[in-house]
Amino acid sequence: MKSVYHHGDLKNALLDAADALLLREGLQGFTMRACARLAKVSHAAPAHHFGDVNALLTAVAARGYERLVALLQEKLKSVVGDLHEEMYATGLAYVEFAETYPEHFRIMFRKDLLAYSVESPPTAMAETLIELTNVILRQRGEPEISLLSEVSGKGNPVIKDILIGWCYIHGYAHLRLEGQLSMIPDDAHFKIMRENSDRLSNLLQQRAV
Amino acid sequence: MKSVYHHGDLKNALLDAADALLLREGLQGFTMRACARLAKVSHAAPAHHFGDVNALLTAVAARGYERLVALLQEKLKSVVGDLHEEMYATGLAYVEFAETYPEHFRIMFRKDLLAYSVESPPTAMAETLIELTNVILRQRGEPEISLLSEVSGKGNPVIKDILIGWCYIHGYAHLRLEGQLSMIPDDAHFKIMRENSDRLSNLLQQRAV
DNA sequence: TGTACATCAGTGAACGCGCGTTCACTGATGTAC
DNA sequence: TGTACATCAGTGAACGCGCGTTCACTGATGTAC
Repeated sequence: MKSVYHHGDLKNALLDAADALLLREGLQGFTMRACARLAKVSHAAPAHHFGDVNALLTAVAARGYERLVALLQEKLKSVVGDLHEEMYATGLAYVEFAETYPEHFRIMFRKDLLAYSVESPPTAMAETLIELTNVILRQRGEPEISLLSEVSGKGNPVIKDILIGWCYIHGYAHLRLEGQLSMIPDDAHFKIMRENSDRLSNLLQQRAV
Repeated sequence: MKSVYHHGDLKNALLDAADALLLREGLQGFTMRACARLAKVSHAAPAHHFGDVNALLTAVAARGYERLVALLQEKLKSVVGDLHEEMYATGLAYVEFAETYPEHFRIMFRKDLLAYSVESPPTAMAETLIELTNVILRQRGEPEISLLSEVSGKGNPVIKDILIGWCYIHGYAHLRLEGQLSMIPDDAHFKIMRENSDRLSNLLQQRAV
């Protein structure tokens, strides 16, 4: 495993380097050459694995979605079926992810930067949203869904409920990440999250008209 | 006003050029030299007005906040005092701004990029939030506020209400801008915005416990 | 098991590019008297 | 009103930098026979 000419798993090593670089320097210093340096290969090596910097960034964003979804599912698994707790857990996971991987969070939601082949990361996100949707539907005794698209047309109005939860949580996490909620003292955030999450959960238990 | 050596108002001309450049090329192509080219001055001229590219970008973001707030106030003035309508108008203005100036919207909420002297743009934003807060407070017959900070500590719980509205709207606009809501058909958006805005307004009319 | 050869993965030098920055300059404007 | 001079705003050449990309190469791996 010592000095090898062929790295063995440069692709993953580059992704790890890209993660680290993004955490350390942000998007500004994110270049192919910097990633190569961090992975200790020559600057031309990454081209064998990623066509350009956007392809690398897209792969990094995809791993970001996987992490976010994994974190969500970890926090959800102990409270499954309880809408109030699922909502709160989702908020916590979202905020925690944004705090841990701020630059990943920013990039994941920048469609102009990313070159998804067939929009794969949104799919990862969608699976979690479907889970949450089904929690609501189960509580109401309505049939569950397996695709978000089933729900987005004129069919099922539960999409409106999902948007209330998701948009609130996403907006909260985003505004907090970008310092727009700095007038709120740190110790007040958990209380606010808990309380608003409960109020919204109450709202979502009633079917939209 | 023809061929002048001294431009007269290069500072504003640079800001206009920066706006146009941001709309046309996005942040990627946003450089001092590109702004100078667009303003038809030599590439070293902007240094007399803006120390570096971040200072210019910060000024552009500040103008973005002014535009957002102006749009908000324009849409609010005809529905003043009606919480449901103010909420809906705020959502519309937010979404419209994000659609019209997508790259401005992105930049305005990236604290890592901007070098605010004493956080001036958040102040502009705060004034609108204060207006909205007072609508809620008036409806409840409670005393109005003049600073968001009055409300963020343990004092007034109305901050929680404001966050429900703001985070929802912000999250909605952001997710929509970044293509995360593409499963929703375009013609469904207004209906969803109206309906959710009404549901949240109903919620906000009740004081948080 | 051995050998020959194709393919793959990484190297390192070279290139052209646009960037920010510096610098001596020049032309216009404002001010003092 | 005129003149002299300081200050200000913009010019254009030059610089060093790191970037992406290309290219001939080299060493390792996999495969056919």
